[in-house]
Amino acid sequence: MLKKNHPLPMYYQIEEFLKLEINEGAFHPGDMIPSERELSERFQVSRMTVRQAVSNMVNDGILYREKGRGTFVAEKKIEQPLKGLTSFTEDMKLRGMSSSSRLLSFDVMQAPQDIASKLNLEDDGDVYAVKRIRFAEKQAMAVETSFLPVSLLPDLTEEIVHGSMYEYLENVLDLRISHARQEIEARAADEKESEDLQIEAHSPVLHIERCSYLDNRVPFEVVKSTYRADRYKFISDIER
Amino acid sequence: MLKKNHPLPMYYQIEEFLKLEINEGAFHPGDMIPSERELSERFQVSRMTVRQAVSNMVNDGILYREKGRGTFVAEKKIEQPLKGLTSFTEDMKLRGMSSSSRLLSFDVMQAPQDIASKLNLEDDGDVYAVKRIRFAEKQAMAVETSFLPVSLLPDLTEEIVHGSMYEYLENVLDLRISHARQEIEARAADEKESEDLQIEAHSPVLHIERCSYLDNRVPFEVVKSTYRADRYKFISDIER
DNA sequence: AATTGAAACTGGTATAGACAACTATAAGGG
DNA sequence: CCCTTATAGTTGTCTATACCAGTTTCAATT
Repeated sequence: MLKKNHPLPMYYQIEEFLKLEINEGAFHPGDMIPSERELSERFQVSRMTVRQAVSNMVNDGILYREKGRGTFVAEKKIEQPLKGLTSFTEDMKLRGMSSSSRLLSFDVMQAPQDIASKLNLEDDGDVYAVKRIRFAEKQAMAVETSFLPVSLLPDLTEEIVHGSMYEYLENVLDLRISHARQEIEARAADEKESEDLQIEAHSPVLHIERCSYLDNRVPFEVVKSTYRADRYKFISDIER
Repeated sequence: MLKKNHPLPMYYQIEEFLKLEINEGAFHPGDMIPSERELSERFQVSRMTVRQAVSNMVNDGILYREKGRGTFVAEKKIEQPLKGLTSFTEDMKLRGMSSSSRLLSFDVMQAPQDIASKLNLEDDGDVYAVKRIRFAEKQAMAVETSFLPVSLLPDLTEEIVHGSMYEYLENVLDLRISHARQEIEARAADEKESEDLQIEAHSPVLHIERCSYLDNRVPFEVVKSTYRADRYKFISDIER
């Protein structure tokens, strides 16, 4: 069953074996799995090795331990709608709405102070500034401006921006977004926003500023979005 | 320095020692910390014990290992305000602000329709309704109403609510919150809210509704909060 | 001067055992 | 019947050691 010596670490094989058993329904959430001593005997490995396998699974949230009682299968994790959320398009898709957008402007400019500091740019750092209106079910939902450093994306074009920029990022440039930070606040719409969104002046709007980072922690994009408060609700799931 | 025998586990003391050194600037992000063998000699513990300490810190994202090279201090994590965020008090603490609150009302009532459905209550389900004004740096920041099912907390009192309810939950009732969902929207303040928060009528406010769940997926609490938009910004970190 | 190669490091995996702390259960005593 | 007490089972902590698999360094060789 489990192979000693070379191929993969024993603790890894034990992990895979246990995951398989759980997925096959041998254990249900809340069930106790065999004790560490029992497993170590069954697999003919030392208890510390079993512990390494179990510890990894505990860290992954698959199992949990209770001192003196045993080790148990955790409840299935709920999916996080936010996970991987990067674009308006994906957001609307998750909500079951059609989406489209209209490009208002596409410029290269010297980065404004706040943007430059968030993107870790020097004074001479140029950025693309892409301004769009976002529609959901053909109704204006948000107005959004993205700032991207020219140094990271020397060949960005309007066409790429109009298509799926994140696919371009991943597949062509092999860049991956690892995390992001969002700041969300309520505001009264200014004149420009109320015009773009066709809402009354000074209506409340939801303003979201997101800064996305690549795997190597390099900041990659700052997006400032303003959503109609009457049509949009931000949803966030928290684990733990 | 480190105490053998009883008090706290050795690996825990080693963790604390290393964290302290990092915070004191003995190591900067990217620096290599002493090798496991060196640490085990310095602390007079076995290498496996050092490994447990280091592994925990790696799992926490404080350190990272490179086989054959060493163990290094990770870039400062952007703190995740959301992780484990359950209460206004914790939120303000993370922001470095003092917080206090004034209890406006503490009632037991039949759950309103929307609350009952979110808490999975039958028609006859009673809930506590706890209404508070939340202050940060002595200034009104938010008005907040919590709804908790009486069935889960038969002995809730004003005192408990005024103290740390989450400690009571964890330590006395042994209940733990595993996840929550928040819905965030912008609104214009209604009269009651603008009075409580001492802001102009119809000023924009950030409205947050959070539903928290226990480990066993039982919904435990619905909180409706209204924050002053001029003082409060919601911050959210996304992984992956 | 450039290349090779051995040695001395690093973390990664694994063993076989020991005792502590905690929990559940069953046996015995009031 | 309830309460205490032993006992066996669990995870938690820790030791001392061994070998494997990468990386770096530096001296010897070419």
